[in-house]
Amino acid sequence: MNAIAQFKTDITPEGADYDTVRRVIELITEEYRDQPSLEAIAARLDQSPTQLQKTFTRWAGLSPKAFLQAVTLDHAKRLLRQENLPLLETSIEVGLSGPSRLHDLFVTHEAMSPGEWKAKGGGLVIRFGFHQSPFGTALVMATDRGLAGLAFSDSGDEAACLDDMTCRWPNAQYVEDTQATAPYAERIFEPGKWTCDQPLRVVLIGTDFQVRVWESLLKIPLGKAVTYSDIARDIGQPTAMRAVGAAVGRNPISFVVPCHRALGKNGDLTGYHWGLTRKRAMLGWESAQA
DNA sequence: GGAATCATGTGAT
DNA sequence: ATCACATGATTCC
Repeated sequence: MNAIAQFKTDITPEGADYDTVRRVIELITEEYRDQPSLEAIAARLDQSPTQLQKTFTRWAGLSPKAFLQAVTLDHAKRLLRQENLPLLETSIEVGLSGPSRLHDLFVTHEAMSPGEWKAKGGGLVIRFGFHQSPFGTALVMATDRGLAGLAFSDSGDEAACLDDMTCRWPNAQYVEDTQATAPYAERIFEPGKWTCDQPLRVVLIGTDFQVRVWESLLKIPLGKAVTYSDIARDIGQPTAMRAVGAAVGRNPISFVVPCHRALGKNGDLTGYHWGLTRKRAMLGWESAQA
């Protein structure tokens, strides 16, 4: 359980930014009806408005006000309505069998063989490292075949976060190697590097059903969203929306596999393994990239 | 409207 | 077998 619980926390030199942003988003979420002003927010956090403005903009690339707008419920609903789900049919033609180019990150993915999955990661060497990201400290995990895991934690939570991930493949061997994972982290959170000349390689480690769900998620384009039942329909089991929810929740490579783009039927933001606030943050951040 | 309730598929125990 | 789920639709107040 905590074979690795005693790792050092010196990997996060300046991780306070997301904590600030997180509190801002929480506050906005609770009171977005009132459209709180920048001054009001800053006062609540004991910060000067200008300082807060600066931090926020550097983080998200857009002002707190614009972000407030993006985070509002209406925005999520608009994402759903925008295009009346042509994404199912169109994306299937891209060809899902074998490694395929999907998603805005130009991910090529391959699933593990059933045998490898059964071994629960046995005989697999997984390197991991912590890096700063727009959404707090990111835990990046990779095998020699590609990116295998991506998780998030608030500062101080890193041990639990690592624990959460290692439990998924209990028999794998884990090596801390920040040098090896750094290129992945850099690539993922820098939209300018989302090009097709050097696709991001990911390894989907999960059951057959889970992999199908994750592949379906990969087809959701940037700035769009689908419901859980859309996904269920897409994988040919229209009544399995609940099972889909469970599978989405176990997606090991959050953000790269855009699980944050799965919404409730009516546009509500429903649960997220790493926290609803982070889900909101990701949707807002993406709307700023477009 | 909102709470309670059921139908529902997978995976873990 | 049984239970917990990042759901969704229906049925009651």
